[in-house]
Amino acid sequence: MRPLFHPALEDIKPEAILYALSDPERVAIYAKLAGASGSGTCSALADLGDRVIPKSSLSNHFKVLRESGLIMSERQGVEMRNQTRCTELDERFPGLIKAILTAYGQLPGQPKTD
Amino acid sequence: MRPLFHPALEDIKPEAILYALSDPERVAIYAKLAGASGSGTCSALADLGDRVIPKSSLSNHFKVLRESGLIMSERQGVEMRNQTRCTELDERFPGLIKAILTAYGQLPGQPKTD
DNA sequence: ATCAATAGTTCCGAATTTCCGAACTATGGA
DNA sequence: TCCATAGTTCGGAAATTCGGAACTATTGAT
Repeated sequence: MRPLFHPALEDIKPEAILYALSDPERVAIYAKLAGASGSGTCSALADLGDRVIPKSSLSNHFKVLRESGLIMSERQGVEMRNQTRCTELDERFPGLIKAILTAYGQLPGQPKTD
Repeated sequence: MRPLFHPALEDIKPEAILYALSDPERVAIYAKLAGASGSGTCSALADLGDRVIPKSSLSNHFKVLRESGLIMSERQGVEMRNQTRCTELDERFPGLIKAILTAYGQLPGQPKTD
């Protein structure tokens, strides 16, 4: 297994962020992660309510999020810990992530973000 | 030629906005349009400095921008007038467009946005 | 009215990207 | 060592994107 790539803060490209978050499934995963207290493992985030994302697709979603700079992943034993890089990111792109999550939140059909 | 489709404000989807603006060429076009005083025709926006976008690609870019709700296009004689819907959009998704344009603007290699 | 020029759209095929099942890899127990 | 668990990689079918060539709409000239 190749080591996971994480871009340095200054290498993060806005187009990659926007692209990553232009997929509602990915946003849902990211939003859960952003609001999560603990875990943040892949499997814990696989269930979107209306659909369970296949393993390989999920893995790819995490890869896109990771390589765009949105999240940090690290192996912890047999599972993978994921956490957002939102503090860093907000430094680089002020207000961006918040505006995006707010935009999605305003949409009907997202009753709880628990 | 099919009539041009413009989504109603309430039908605009954040994923469409993010997708449309996840392409640097499209952002460049949009930013020019947002900063433009007059024209806003396709051909006037085709020249990005480093490359001249082919007609059909350009037409497609405008279609993506239009159908995502970012711009309004209307025929005026032989040409097409395009204008941003940024005021409306900011009402629906507060701060979003500004944060995105700011994020792109901070990138090196975009010396002038004239 | 017809013709030519201009501005942009549509069509369609090649190249690229996405999606996901199946096979594989890494780690931690029993 | 062998098994179970969590996730990654492979590979090919399906969907998307890109852009040249052909087409359409409008204006102006003859």
